[in-house]
Parts: sequence; structure tokens; C-alpha cells
Amino acid sequence: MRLVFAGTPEFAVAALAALIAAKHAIALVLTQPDRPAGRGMRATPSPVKRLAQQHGIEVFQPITLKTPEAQAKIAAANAEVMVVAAYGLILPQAVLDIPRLGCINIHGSLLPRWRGAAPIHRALLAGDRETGITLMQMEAGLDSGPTLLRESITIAAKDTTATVHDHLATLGGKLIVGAMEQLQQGNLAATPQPNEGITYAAKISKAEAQIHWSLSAAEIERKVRAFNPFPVAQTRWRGETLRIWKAELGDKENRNPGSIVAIEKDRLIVACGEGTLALTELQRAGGKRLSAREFLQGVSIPLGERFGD
RNA sequence: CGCGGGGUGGAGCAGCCUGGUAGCUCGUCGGGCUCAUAACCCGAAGGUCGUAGGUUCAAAUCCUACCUCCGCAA
Repeated sequence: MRLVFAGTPEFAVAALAALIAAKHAIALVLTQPDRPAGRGMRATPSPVKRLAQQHGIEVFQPITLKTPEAQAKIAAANAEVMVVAAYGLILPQAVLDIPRLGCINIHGSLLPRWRGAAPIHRALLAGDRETGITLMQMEAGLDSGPTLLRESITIAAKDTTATVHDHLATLGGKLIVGAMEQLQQGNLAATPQPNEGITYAAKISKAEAQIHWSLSAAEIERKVRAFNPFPVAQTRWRGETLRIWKAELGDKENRNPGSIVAIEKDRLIVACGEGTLALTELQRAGGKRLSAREFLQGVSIPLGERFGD
């Protein structure tokens, strides 16, 4: 099929790669403008842009899609359908109407649960046991369009946003290729989303990464997994930021939230509002990620020392 | 020129400000203790202190440049 692809981060790369592999004609790729990023704040192309360029596909990076110029550019691609995956820009109705078969979005949740920007993070934070990919026909509302295809996966106790993200990105690629096939055969049916069970996945803010030790160990443990690899759960320690990459639930004892109640060879046990959490991989400011064992070899920590503000 | 921290035996760190015999925790190797051990005791090997210059009688330590890792910010 002749199509336009719109996407920006790594999540969208798997889908674009799958469409390319399936020999679809990608007439144009839309992605966010190069943004200053990383140390040095150099303008950095998005992952999708890099992949598109590797395949010699034309890339278009408008700041907004509201202008007639941008819309004309998309219309000129003369695509039958537009595939959107974590693009990051609102598509106005005028754009949604351009492709003959409309716009299809690849969303990382089982809609209508977790509409919005950070569905994977929110699913992990909430302790969901399953999530998945939903392909939907886009309309003006936020992730509210009718469902075309969907497939669920289970979230295991050890899963992090990183692992679920990769899993879903791959699944999204597989589903979108299947959807294109069905679309060509004219048997891709749309089912309206139910009105029950709608939730919204707000963007993750940096402030949320801070650990509040008064919460239960279970909640904090979920935060550690949900915020891996970004933005990474963290706490304050001796005036510096300490990132917590991995942790396990400890025993049920409940002491002084935020204080270190035991130091084992490979684990640093911290009291929470309810239960304890065993930190197993951490990172000091300016340092590398270290196993708790390595971390403990470099510093001497007295029992009772506190984490947090 | 966005801001900032670090690169020291195999690992993680201290020492640098106030230049002058390189230290700690762990690992490795040998020995001992023990029914036994990832535990304990004794001993050993292993470092041109990121690279290149400079200052100095003397540089891990002060100065300059570069390489490289990381945090913030996006």
C-alpha cells in the first residue's frame, strides 16, 4: 500500500521497520523536528528519522500540522492510508481527512484503558497484570477512535517499562502489517470503544520519579519498575541524587520509613511506609549503575541512615 | 560554546584543596582453622594514578589541551 508514516521515538521505529520489511510504499515519513538533546544540547534527529533516512525515505518535520503548507505537503504524498505511532503532534481533522482510508494509530495499551501519552508507564505503575496494543481508526478525540485490531500481553512481576515497551513495539509492528493486509482485502472492521473503563495516561513528569518512602514497599517497587529505563526512580542521599534501578520486596516489618534497616551482601534494605524494600541496583550522581554489592564496597553506610528529603 | 561530577592494581571507592615512600572494602592466589562454608585467621601477587604537554629539586596531587564515562537539563 502507499502510505504516510508518522512517528518519533523508538516505539515507532519497530512499526516503520515492519512496514518497510513488508514492502509497503512509504511515500513520506513525518517526525518531530530535531531537538537539542543529550550533553552539549546538540540538535538530534529522532530514531524514526534515522531509520527513514537509512532507507532513503523522504522525511518531513513540521512544527505543527495546522498550517495549509504542512497539509498540502502531506496531501501531495497521495497516500491511501496514514499510520501513526507515538508521533507527538495533534492531527487536526483536516489532516485526518487527507488519506482515502484515514489514519490508523498504534497505541500501547488495551483501549479505552490508558488513553494518552504514557500508557506503558501508567500500566506498570498501576500494577496492571496485562496490557497490549490497540490499533484504531483515528478521530479528533484523544485516542478515542474505533478499534481495528488488538492483542494483549501479560505483564510479569519482573517486567519493567523497558521490557514491556520492547515487547509492545514489536507487537505493534506485527499488528500494523497484518492490518494493512486486511485493509487491502477490504475486511478490516472497526468496533467502537466501550464507554466503560476509560482511563487516561498522563505524561510522566520528572517530579514523579522521586520516591516517597512513606508509601508502601509494593507501590515503590512498582515505581522502580515503571520508571526503568526512564526517568528512573530516585531518592536523595547525602545531598546527592541516588537513582534506584532495581529493587525487591522485603519482609513485612514496618519501621522508620526511609531509614536503612539492614545491609546484606547484595542488598540494601530500606523501611517503607508499609513493609521494606531491598535495593539491588543503584547509581550515584556522576557514577555508573552499580549492583548493591559494588555500591556497598565503595561507601560505608551506618544502619539507620535515612534516604529522602 | 547549556550546567555539573568522574576516570587511581580485576571490581567499587579514598587520597588531590594544604605537592614529597599509593590506602580501604571486595575479588584472585597460597597457607591455616573448621564436620563444613559464600564464614574466620595469616600471607602474597597485581597500579608508568585516562592521554599528551607544562610548572617544580619532586606531580595521583598545581596549570593547559585532548580522549572517555556519567548526572542535570531537553
